[in-house]
Amino acid sequence: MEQYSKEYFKRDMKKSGQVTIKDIAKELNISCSTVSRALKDFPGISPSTKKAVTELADKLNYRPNAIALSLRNQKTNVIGVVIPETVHFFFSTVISGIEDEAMKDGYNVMICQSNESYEREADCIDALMSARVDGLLVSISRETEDLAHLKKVVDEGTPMVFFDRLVQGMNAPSVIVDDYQGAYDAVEHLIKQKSKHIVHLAGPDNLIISRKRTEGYISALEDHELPINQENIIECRNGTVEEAEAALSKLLENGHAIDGVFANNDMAALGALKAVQKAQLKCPEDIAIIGFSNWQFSSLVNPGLSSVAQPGYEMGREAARLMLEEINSKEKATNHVSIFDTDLVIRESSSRVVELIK
Amino acid sequence: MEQYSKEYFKRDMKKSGQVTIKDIAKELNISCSTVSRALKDFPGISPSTKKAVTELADKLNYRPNAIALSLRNQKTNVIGVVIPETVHFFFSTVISGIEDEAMKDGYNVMICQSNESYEREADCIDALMSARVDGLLVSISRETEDLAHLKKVVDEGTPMVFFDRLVQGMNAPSVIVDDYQGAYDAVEHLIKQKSKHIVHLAGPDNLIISRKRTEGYISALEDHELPINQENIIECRNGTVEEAEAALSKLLENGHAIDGVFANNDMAALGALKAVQKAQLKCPEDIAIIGFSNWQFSSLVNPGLSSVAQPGYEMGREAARLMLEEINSKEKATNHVSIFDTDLVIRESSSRVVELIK
DNA sequence: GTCCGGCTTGCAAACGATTGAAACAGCCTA
DNA sequence: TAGGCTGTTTCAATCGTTTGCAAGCCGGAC
Repeated sequence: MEQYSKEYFKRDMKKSGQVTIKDIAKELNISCSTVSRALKDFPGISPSTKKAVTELADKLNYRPNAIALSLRNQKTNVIGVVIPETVHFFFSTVISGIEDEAMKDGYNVMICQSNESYEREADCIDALMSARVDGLLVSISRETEDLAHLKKVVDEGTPMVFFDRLVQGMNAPSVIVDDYQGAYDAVEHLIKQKSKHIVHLAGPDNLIISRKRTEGYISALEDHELPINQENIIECRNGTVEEAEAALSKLLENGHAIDGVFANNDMAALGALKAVQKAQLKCPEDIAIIGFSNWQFSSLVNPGLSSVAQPGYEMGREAARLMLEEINSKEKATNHVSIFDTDLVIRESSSRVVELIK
Repeated sequence: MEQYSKEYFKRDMKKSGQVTIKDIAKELNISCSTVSRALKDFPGISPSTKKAVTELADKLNYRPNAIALSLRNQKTNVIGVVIPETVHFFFSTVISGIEDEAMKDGYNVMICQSNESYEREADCIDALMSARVDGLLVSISRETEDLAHLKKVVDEGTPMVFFDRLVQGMNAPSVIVDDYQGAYDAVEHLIKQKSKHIVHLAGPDNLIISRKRTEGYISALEDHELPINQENIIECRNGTVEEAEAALSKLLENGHAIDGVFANNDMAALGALKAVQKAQLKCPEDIAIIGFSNWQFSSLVNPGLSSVAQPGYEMGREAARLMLEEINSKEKATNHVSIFDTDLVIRESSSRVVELIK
């Protein structure tokens, strides 16, 4: 019977699978309940039985079946995460934060990407709800305007926490950065660098973060008594390099007087940089540029791109922490909002007055 | 009883949770078995019962409990993924590929990051195995040398597929790129650009991909009858900008004649670029540089960084596909290796002979 | 009137673990 | 010798779903 190799039997084991409480019980000629209680240090088990059980469990490498526990406890110990895209540097740092915090408490994380599509977002949430996750961490897609799919989940009693992209009217905690203040700081910085005609490459209008950043831009101009020109606010919906480059190029070709750019994200800022260079202008001398999010590449391009940094990792941890609180509390959902401060990271692209930072 | 708000009852629903087959059965005064069969279009159910059941199920928004199904079928429909870091552009594209392919077949994806640490990798695998995933997609950490933790999983009968980072002696399918050929192409390209003294910033030696790339580098030199100088091969274990910059700077300061750099990854290539600029040399005129992986930022820096692109998204899909095959087949694990071709992306950092690509 | 066959439906066990309640053994006391 | 107590163990139900087998009902045939 040589042809029955080791692998053959291994494959066969797949069916029987892991060791269960039943196996231990049978082996020791006792009942499942006794085994269960012995393993959990329940009172009323004789020391000898307890010893026999724990030793055999060790020997057989017994692991409780999480699925069976989930079914009994109506709790999967899994947190679902819905995120626009993992390729975004910011979001990938958030994921790390969520994962670290969740793992610490014995939770696993199930991640779905909406790819910034409303439909896909709804599908993701559906899939996660089918998997019976204990809670949902959500950053809505750029397209999402109707919140019915989220409301349904909350109404069913599943805890939900939002991060980065705030939503309104959703009785659920959120973790965000102070987008208004971040934008304000960025624009004020440009003004201090002697910029007077500052263009704002804005984000999609249905995201609250975009609107907040635009508000910060406007307030900073007002506070420094600079005129607000609606033509200087351009919506760059997709936040791509190309889109921003085209938008700014058009402005420059039309002879618009510009000496500063505040972009809603770093991709757009980079597009602006390309437009400036294409127009034979210099950054920061002619036009100073600052972005938002402090992507990985921002320190790597030339000139280094100034940006408003968001503490992604910490935000992820906080979001997970709030979620665990929601899960463990019997109270009704809070409306708590955790607001993180942004951090102005100044590099060459906006350094005109002080000497260049190396 | 005004104080019992809507929220109060919502919270209370959490306990009872979703609609079950039992609820439908009770409502219609029939047994669970009948409901189950009616919903699954089993033969032997009268049309009238079937209609009543499906209609009520629709009305109550019934969804089968995935946990209960998992327990019964000994199958969770979840695939575990262990990845070094999501912030790596390449890995985040792989994740997208895995997710798309898995979702199509009704699988969910559970992702854990090893953060390039052996210990954390073992923890991740432990957590995923506890969650009873149906299979494991793994890209080992930079630190991993001992494969015992992986062997144990395979021996227990859980399918495993490796991607990007090949391992040896592990009876499991893999999805990789042709690192040897990619490296060969890159170095040959440098040679055609008249580089004669090419430094190789190598990856950690315990990763097969690093060794393959080094082999490709050596073969290309040999085939073009250039001398192989061991001093020109420098291991950059961490693959960071700083590490590579320091390494190359040291070489340049020592008066080493260098006119080309082939880096094991784009971060290292960027470090090389910084070292070149710091030494007041020009890239590509004095030293041509090419990296590996074609990170997002590679097209964005100045000069644009040439690189060897890997089809991450496609690799992810293929890995998921192989995994689904493994899960669905009763055969013993195959040793199939899917090899993807790399794509040489030439940008300014290595364009000396032909005119610069815009 | 009885029996057979077909069409529906229900019972009960199973997946693995937990837990309140019941049962059992052994020992002491009245 | 019965009653009670303590210490240990088992029973049975539960979570939600599936499924082999048995059972019920009804009509037709003999």
